[in-house]
Amino acid sequence: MARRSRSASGPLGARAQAILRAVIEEYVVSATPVGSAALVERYRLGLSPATVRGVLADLEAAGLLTHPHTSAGRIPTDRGYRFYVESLADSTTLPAVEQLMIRHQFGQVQFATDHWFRLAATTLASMTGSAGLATAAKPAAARLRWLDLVAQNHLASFILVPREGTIKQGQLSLHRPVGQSELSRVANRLNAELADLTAAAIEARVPAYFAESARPGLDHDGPQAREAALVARVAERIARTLRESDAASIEEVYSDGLLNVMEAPEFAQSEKLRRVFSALENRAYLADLLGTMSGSGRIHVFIGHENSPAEMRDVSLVLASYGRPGRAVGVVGVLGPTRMAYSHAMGTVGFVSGLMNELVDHMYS
Amino acid sequence: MARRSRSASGPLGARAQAILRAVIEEYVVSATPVGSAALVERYRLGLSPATVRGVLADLEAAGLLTHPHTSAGRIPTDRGYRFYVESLADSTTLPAVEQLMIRHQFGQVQFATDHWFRLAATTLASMTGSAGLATAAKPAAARLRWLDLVAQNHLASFILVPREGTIKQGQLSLHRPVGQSELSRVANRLNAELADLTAAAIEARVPAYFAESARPGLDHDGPQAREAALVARVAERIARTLRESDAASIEEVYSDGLLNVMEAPEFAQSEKLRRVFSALENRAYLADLLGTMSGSGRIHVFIGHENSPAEMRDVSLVLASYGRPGRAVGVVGVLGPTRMAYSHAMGTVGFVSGLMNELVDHMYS
DNA sequence: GTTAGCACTCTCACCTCAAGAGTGCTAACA
DNA sequence: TGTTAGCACTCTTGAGGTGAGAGTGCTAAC
Repeated sequence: MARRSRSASGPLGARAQAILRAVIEEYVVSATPVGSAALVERYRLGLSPATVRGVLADLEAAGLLTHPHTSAGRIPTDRGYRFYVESLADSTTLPAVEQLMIRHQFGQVQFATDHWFRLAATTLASMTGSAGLATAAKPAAARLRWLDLVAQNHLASFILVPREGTIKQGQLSLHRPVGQSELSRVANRLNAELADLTAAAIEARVPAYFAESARPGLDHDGPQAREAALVARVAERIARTLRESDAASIEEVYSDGLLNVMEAPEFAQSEKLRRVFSALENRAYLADLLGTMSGSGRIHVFIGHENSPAEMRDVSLVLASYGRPGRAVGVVGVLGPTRMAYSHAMGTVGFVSGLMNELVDHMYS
Repeated sequence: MARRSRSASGPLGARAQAILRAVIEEYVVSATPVGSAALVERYRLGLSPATVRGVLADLEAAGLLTHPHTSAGRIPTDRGYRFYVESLADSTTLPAVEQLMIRHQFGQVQFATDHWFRLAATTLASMTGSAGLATAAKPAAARLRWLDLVAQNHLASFILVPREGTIKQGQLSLHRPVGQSELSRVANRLNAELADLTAAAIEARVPAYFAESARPGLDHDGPQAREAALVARVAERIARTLRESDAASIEEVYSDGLLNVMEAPEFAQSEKLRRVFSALENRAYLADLLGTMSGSGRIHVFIGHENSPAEMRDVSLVLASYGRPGRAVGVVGVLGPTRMAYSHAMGTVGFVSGLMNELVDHMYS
């Protein structure tokens, strides 16, 4: 038989909420189970330890707290944290001082766009003391901006600059030695004809290119036909590369401060963390999460067992997407033990995702 | 009084060397101090434990082995490992099977050059069970290949593709709104005039550009002068960006498998490793090492205390530089506990650095 | 020069035990 | 009726003690 709540007002009385909050905030800093005496001593509750004990028992019955063993204090459950995040956490706007600190850090690398993602991870890590995560903004459908081909005997190396997303560099094996002048002609032609086209649009044209190289009346071994065949092959490769970059759910996960999490007492020497790290390297997971996350701005918190992969059951994620849906989107966030300063983490993540929004606006304006 | 060596032949007899080798190879796999009995049992030495004990005592007197405590077996000292690496390690060419495995892994991403560095780190990690390290090839003096400018109201974003090294992306704040057509004119002109020039050569031309925008007889607020000023500013920025990329000692350190090292019993839950990791993030260290390392091909081994930074005294590095001196060079290697399978690590590092050489040859051919 | 034998040393795992922390319950109190 | 003091109880934690085991160094015999 569950003990009746001592509170008369609703499912969780104000006093119980205050005590839950005190337990969580105390546990977040102390990392040790918190007992009734410590609570009374440190948080002016105006109650005796015995009374607090009663409330703690209620909160435990409600599934918000738990007990490592009989004679230990209480620690929050994942549900307890969830309640805290939903109802008790302080305003999640970051204090102005910290906003300034972050803006300052970003100011240091003001114009080096390719470092922003890394910096986002680093900043989140240093501000929250947990691990910081960031993905580069993933474009919805990249369009070709510019193509460069460089001859290397039987190889051509290409650089493909899309209008959105990250630059691709690669090599193409040729069936015959090709000189730079021919390659430059090919690149010029394709730049002129394919500029601003998406992978799909380029794919649609590839058959025409192949047809050109095989059209009747052309000497199939002659220079014209061979160059036309080259054009077709390069176009095909561009399309494929763009397509891959569209498909690649997330190009890369930048992370920093994993060591911060390693140091948390709950993970000391445990190998739980190993699994977390390897799960993280699987970018598909973050990509999935990104898919489930609603429009940019909103902050999503995944606490402990709320994460579907078993490896992630011991950590919490505070994530926000950024970018423009339909153009390019990415994720920034924080990974830490479930014993996390959620309020501060949410504030920081929210602020950094705002900064990343500004960046994306600039990049794809 | 040091005990006289039992061997008559030279400073370290053949038998002592064989036993040292057995101790090291046993310790590398067992990670526990190895005693005389285990040695006799597992390595057909044709000697009794008592005799082996005598030799072990000699080796300890010579500073090649040590004793955690009286009743424990022997473990190699850093000097012991050094001797092993210099004199006892097997041929460092990698077995054909493993060569094939690595080639296969690289084949999977055959043409995505920007992934090679990461892949090198990953491969080294998985093949050696230690942490894999790789730096991108650092160009000696990058030359401009291509510049792209895109208008964004008061900002221009630029993409700078050097003939060597990595692509740079950034932004330039303008003093007035500039349209895309003007920016394209500027980019075309600079592409024509500055192609294949190094930072130094471009810097030399910048004053001329500025002079042009301020030349007498030109309306200083007119469109011509303003465009000339823009050309000058962009040229200056290109020079600076190229210069920075030349100066940046190492663009980035790719690493993988740090968790492998974390798992090594000698680092279980210790915070030594934390310091190692943070030292690694400081790219200057690897850059310094790169400076001290002789031409590509040769494999350099830094064992324990041979590393100058105190944090690195508990780990060993097996490194090789790759690339073409004067063109572009980088480092690949392995980091692990001093208790490392040096022979195998050296073989793997040597082979991977060879692969990276091939890559650089292709990229900068 | 090599080996068997043996005393010796040190670690490690295990046990016990007392101290301490914190609980839940009950009875008294406002 | 809610709050509090008191108290017995439980469980962890660290200190101290102990015996088994591993491995050495020495010595005397081969």
